[in-house]
Amino acid sequence: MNILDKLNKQQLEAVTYKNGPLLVLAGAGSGKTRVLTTRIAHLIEEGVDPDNILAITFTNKAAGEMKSRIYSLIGYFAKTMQISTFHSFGLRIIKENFEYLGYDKNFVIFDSDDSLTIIKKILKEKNIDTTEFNPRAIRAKISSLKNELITPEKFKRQAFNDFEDVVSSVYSKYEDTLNKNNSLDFDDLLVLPIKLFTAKKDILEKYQEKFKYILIDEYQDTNEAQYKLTKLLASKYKNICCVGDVDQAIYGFRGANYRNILNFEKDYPNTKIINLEENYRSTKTILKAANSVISHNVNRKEKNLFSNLDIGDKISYYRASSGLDEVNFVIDKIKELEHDGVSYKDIVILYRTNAQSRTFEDGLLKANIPYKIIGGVNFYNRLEIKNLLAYLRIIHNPLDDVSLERVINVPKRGIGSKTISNLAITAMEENVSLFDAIKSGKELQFKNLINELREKKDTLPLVDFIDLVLDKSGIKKEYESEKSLEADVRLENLEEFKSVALAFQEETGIISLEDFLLNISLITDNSEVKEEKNAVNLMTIHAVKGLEYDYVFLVGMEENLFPHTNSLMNDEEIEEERRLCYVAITRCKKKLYLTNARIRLLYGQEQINPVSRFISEIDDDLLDNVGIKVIFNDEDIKSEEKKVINQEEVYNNTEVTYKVNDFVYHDTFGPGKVVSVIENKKDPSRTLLKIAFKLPYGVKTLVYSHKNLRKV
DNA sequence: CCATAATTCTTTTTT
DNA sequence: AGAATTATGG
Repeated sequence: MNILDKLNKQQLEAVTYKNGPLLVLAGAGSGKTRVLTTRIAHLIEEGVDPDNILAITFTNKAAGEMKSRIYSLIGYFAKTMQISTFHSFGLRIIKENFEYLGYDKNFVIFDSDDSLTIIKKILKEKNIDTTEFNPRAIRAKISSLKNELITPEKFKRQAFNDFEDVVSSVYSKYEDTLNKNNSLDFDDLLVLPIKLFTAKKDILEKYQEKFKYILIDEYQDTNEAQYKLTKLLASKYKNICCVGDVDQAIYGFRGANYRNILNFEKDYPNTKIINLEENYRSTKTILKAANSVISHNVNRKEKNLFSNLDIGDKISYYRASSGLDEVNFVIDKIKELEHDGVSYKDIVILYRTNAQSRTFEDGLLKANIPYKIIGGVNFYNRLEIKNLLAYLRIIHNPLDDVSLERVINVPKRGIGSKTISNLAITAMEENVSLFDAIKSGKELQFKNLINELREKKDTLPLVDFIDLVLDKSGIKKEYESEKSLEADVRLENLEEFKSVALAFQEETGIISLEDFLLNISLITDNSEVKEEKNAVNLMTIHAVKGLEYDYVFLVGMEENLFPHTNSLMNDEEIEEERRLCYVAITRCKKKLYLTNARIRLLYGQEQINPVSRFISEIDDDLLDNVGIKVIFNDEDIKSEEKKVINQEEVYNNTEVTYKVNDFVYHDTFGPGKVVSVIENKKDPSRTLLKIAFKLPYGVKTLVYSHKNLRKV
């Protein structure tokens, strides 16, 4: 069977348009990944060497997905191809050219926690008050400067308030520190290749020759550095295919500029533009809801995304009385779905902030439902893992002061802050690393330990070496002797880390510490290492980008949470939140559930938030308000009554004498309670009420003026 | 130097 | 509420 058979007209065109700049504007669910993968397969069939193709995706997950799909199309060739994120691509360039960039080959990559540590230290040295100048804010600013390719020297000239002055001075010291430590941060993975390509034309040319065909996914989310890198590489052959959707631009906070996609034609004259507008993923109902939400954005181009699938189920909307109630609702529905034969892995719970995952995790755990959290508090961020990694790093890179300081007293060896500051003074005076400054005392024992381990690092397979480090350092013994539940968990995590190392070793055949360390710094969660298991997925909306699920629970649909408080002041940011909502809705194939809570515990305080504006932006007739459960008996009515205190939803149409939660009596159905009021603006006498009656009647929709109906 | 108590942040989204 | 940082006393 031909690989082109399954494509529609536009997809086919995008796949077969071989040379020159190509922009594919791909609406949600329009088969974007299929186009990219088939295009790559087709290029290879046409005789393009797989080594000449570069494909960039946004996440490791997406890269893996693409690889396996290409593999299923063309087999073997997929293995050698460069399909990666911008960051791992950048790392590859750096690895191949570290000597031109002034790094020693043992360089390591610092994560954002390490960056923060460095920044805090610099602030202390400079006697800058951290309550006035928040280290995190400084880190964020430095990161965005790097991504805008603004150097410390340049920023020094343009800083124009106190905060920026502080940032400016910290920034240059921060860069020096990274250099001294023979280390890079995440942003360097983009910045350094650009530096290299700009300074060394011959090296750039080499890569231009190598990557004659370039494909970039999620182009609307590229920032200045990524944009520049792309442009440098593509400028010679201009065989560049970018795919994106302005309505799905959700990384503005990270400096992404969706205008990159709008400016594509200007950057590359004679661009071919192809629109993909048929959605193959979602039911008509879901797509309608998504379209109606996104249409509220002012700053946007009208687009006609359509679906030929069924209308499907209505969207369930549940307004819970509390955060716990919300969790229980979701869990009940998951149980129902499972009972109906749905597998857990086809279900996802999406939230705006990572902090929301906890209550759902607790609930799922209690309900004995398997789940996995994608992203969030990262496996590699756990204390024991960070300490082990710091050991590995200092063994690998003697210049890494940050890691040394982290573990020189782990486990406790009686080396305190006084010793370390003395060491720092010596290091400064002699202009050497902390490691080299060690000459005596207990710290010398530590130095000897590291030296001893360093000698062995290339003589043992990775996993055995890690075992040796755990053993000799005393980390293992410490946890073992503690005999607490917490210590046991930590030991388990260390075992898990070893299995990650083993998997890496088996998959790549690589056993060197160096490659392992570099690789691991780009992995942001370990779920991709773990085997596929049938479990409910939990993640933020940002993390779900590019994925799809049959059943989607979008929770916490409240003002202040989603849209998030911090975005309310600014129209641009509200629009980004709305695009985020659009992304969330369009992940869903079959049935969407929206939930929120009247009262929720947030930051240790009870908070009452209004319903998210995004709910009201969805046509009412697409929503099935399952807000109030059918009332079975008088007990239930009383408990509902309690719930209703704090109820703020009053339909203030004076023509209508009923509002939600009014108790009513119907001559045939008996006592009931108003669940929702469906106003008819043109003809108020046709206003409808949804009323929950006792079983066996259930929820009925009635005209409010019906003679059999009265208020109690 | 270190264990514990007290106090002060922190909360958007991520490679 | 929980984590992280700082103060206190042994």
